[in-house]
Amino acid sequence: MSQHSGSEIDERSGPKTERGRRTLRKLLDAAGEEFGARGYHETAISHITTRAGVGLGTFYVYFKSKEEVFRALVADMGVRTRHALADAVKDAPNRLEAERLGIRAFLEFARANKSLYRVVMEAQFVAPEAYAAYYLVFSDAYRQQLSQAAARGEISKGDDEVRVWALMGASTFLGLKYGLWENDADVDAVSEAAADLMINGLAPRVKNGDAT
Amino acid sequence: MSQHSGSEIDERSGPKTERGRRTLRKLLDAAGEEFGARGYHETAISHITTRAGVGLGTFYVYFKSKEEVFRALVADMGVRTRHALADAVKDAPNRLEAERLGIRAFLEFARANKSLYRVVMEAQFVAPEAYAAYYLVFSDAYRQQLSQAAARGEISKGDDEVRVWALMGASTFLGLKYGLWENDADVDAVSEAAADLMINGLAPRVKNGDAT
Amino acid sequence: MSQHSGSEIDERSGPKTERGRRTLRKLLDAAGEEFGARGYHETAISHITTRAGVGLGTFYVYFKSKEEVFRALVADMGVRTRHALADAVKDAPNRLEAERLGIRAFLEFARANKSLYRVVMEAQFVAPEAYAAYYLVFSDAYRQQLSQAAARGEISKGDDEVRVWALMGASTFLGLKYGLWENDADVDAVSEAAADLMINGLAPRVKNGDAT
Amino acid sequence: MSQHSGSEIDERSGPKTERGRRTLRKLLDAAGEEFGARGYHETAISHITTRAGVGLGTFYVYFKSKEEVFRALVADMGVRTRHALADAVKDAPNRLEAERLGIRAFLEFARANKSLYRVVMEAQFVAPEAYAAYYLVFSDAYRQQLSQAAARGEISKGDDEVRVWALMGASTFLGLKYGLWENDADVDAVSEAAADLMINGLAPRVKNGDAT
DNA sequence: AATGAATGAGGATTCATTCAT
DNA sequence: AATGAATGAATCCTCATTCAT
Repeated sequence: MSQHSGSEIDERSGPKTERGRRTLRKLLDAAGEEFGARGYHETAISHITTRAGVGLGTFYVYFKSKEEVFRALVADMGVRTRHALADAVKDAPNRLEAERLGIRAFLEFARANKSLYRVVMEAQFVAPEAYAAYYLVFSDAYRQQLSQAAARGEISKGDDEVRVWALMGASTFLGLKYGLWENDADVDAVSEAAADLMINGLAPRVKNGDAT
Repeated sequence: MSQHSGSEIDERSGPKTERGRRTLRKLLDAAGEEFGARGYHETAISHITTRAGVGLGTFYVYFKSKEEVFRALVADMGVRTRHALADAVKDAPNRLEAERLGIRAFLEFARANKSLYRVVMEAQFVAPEAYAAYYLVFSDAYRQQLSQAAARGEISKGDDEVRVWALMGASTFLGLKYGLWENDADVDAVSEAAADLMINGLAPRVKNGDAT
Repeated sequence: MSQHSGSEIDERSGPKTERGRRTLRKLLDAAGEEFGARGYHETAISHITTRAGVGLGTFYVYFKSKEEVFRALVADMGVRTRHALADAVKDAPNRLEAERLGIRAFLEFARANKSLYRVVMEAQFVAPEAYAAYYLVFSDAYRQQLSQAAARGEISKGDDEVRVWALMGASTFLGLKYGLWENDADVDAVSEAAADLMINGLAPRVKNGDAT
Repeated sequence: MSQHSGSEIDERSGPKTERGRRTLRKLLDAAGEEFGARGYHETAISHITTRAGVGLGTFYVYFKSKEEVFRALVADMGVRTRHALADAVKDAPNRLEAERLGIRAFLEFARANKSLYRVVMEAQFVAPEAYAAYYLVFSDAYRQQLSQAAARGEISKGDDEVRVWALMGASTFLGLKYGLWENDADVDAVSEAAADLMINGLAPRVKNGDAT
């Protein structure tokens, strides 16, 4: 099953014929799977074309270089991640609830897109700008949300830049551990626990004078 | 300045002469710097030996392969990171304070060991087992600390496995952003803000019935 | 002059274009000549590609490794040697005559295929299984011939396994000496003398009660 | 158990001290075993010194190069083979009997010196002159024997050069097959069968007008 | 649009040999 | 006499990319 429903890669200025569009999609999917499974450096163009079922030369009809597909994949994942999160959060009554929904959606997304998620992680070393872009767009939007929420009193005040990176790091590691590494983790429980930490912190809860 | 004070690499079965030990150290340092600066795949053995000021073949007197040095560096960083954190935290009166000190120490450590920190990050893709080992030892000890602190009532109760990974992720991302990427960040302020998030969470603080 | 008329290398699953087939042939010929002239270990891939007039990388389009060409060459020689001998012997009225024709054909073949003959010899050390295969197929067929001839009374009875190896050894050494080392030997005379030894042995001939 | 009783390597002009002589012997033995087991090209000097239990540099105290040991080994084997054969044959009443004893002694010798026998075989490709020397000395002596025997009427007349190479080839292959490759062969039976072939040839025996 | 062939720069690794101690 | 360290030439092999068809 293709991981690309909703993607936005090169659909404009792309291949003119239907056949061409099909080939492009096959290559993109194959690249995502190969990069995800073997990693960028262990993946040869021939792996991709073989998996896509096309000739070696065909790759260069659609991409200028190996890095280009990789970057395309990362960029695409950025878009899709944002969509997925925005979607998950859009009906949240307040920011805290949005956090709760967000972390859960993120874990599910990571698990549903293992290959591509790994690609994004590796981008840090293969295409740092693409990686930075991925997180910058993300962190900007995220920071705004926090600032507005803080202004509305939905969350405490704080250095939102720092908080955003801390929160993204937490989600990322949980995505890694419970999305990629451990296949049988209970996403519900994990996201609940994580949300609790992010919302309430580690400090003991004071309730009617008792610590819990 | 050598990044290896306190390291534990190959002190067993290693070189028999003083000269040999010196060469080993030079190679190790050079490898850390090159890998840190260029990344594993862009680093050629000749880069390392050139920087170390020894002949190409000399590398293979001390290491069986490129991957071997890399792994040695990661393992070494694991030891040193644990030392650094244990050290920073050892006088903390309670767990919350320990968290505060820990995050700060971690940021400082990351900044003081940029090269090797990057090596560790990349290990995720170059030597996954080494990377896993790095975090597993770490997370095990961390989880214990949290469990005991929770039992003592110093922190709230929760799924410590999840919390540990969330916290490590937060620290890691902050280490990346404020340790590696942004050289002029105010470590004090960042670690304070981060500690506040980790300790108190995002939820608005209730004080005398008012939200802040 | 190509040494490959009648060869059977890689005609299956091989190159798809005519150009490819031509390149393969060039490489195979060049490899035979280089290996024959310098020996396996002194021959670099670049020697082969240079002689073949193609780029270095082209070699690896057609062969997985240096050993692979080598083995291909040995296997090919096995086929061709059998063909040559079978051909030479097919009209012999009886086994003794076949031996006579065989040893002569073998010497001629060795001389006409110096390079590849040397390759086969060296296979003993470079690719023992290929070498063993070469002789095993050979010795099996040969032993059958002897057994049947013995049954028909054309030759004496004896341990055919042993005789086959002794005869192959004799031929091989003669091939070495008079085929490879001494270019001006009289093949006719040599094969006559050899055949005489193989057929009649060293014992003095008894004719009318006189020893000769 | 050392394979070097009766050897003649460098015992003159060699090491002055007893310790030195012992080291030399250890290196020689180790070299023979390693070359025999792995082959010349797969054997590194370090393999030899490790097996000999001495330091790497020590090798070059006793030998100028890798090839030098190899050649020394081959030359030594030449001497020892001749001794062994001369010894086995010295009481033979006539040449035919000598052949019988010779082939048997050769097989036994090959089996008792597998490693070094293999070394000699490989010399063909590693040190052709040494190999040639081995066989030339051998073939010269052998040819003389045959000529004289023929003159005495003990064997038939023939081209002794050719016969010598044929006979050596036969012995060599039998040594290979029954000495090196097949460990459980019955040397008695093999040498009997081989001697019969060499003496009487393949032709059916005529006895009282009957063919056998 | 598709592709198989060709290429050579690049890089890891081996190892015989030298040398200072 | 003994040796551990140092070295770099030599080679195999990979693979992204180009190109002619």
